[in-house]
Amino acid sequence: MDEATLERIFTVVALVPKGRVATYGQIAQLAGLPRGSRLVGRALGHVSRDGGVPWHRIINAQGRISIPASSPAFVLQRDRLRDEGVDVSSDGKLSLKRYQWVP
DNA sequence: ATGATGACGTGCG
DNA sequence: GCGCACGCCATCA
Repeated sequence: MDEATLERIFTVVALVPKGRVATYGQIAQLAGLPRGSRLVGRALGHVSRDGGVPWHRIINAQGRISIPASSPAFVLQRDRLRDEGVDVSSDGKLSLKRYQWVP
């Protein structure tokens, strides 16, 4: 995994506006990685600590938080989204229909 | 080198 | 809407 790729990923993630969300596949695509949805997840997970990157706005294509609900990171992401006005169910599900970012 | 694994996606039943 | 099987791609044991 080269730096340039990670760089593009974070750059795209940073473009997602507050109160909106984007899917891993969406980020991958905008970053020029057609089938790199997993890479995006990996990139975010590896960095996890904030570098000013709003990783909490990234969810899977099922409109669901992709972190096991048992994880503390899950709660963090859910709460942060709620703070931005996104209605997230306790199990981490939300309406892409209403919140997905449209470039 | 090989098979298992995971912050994913799509198609089907 | 849910669970499952498969396809994808980089790591890791």
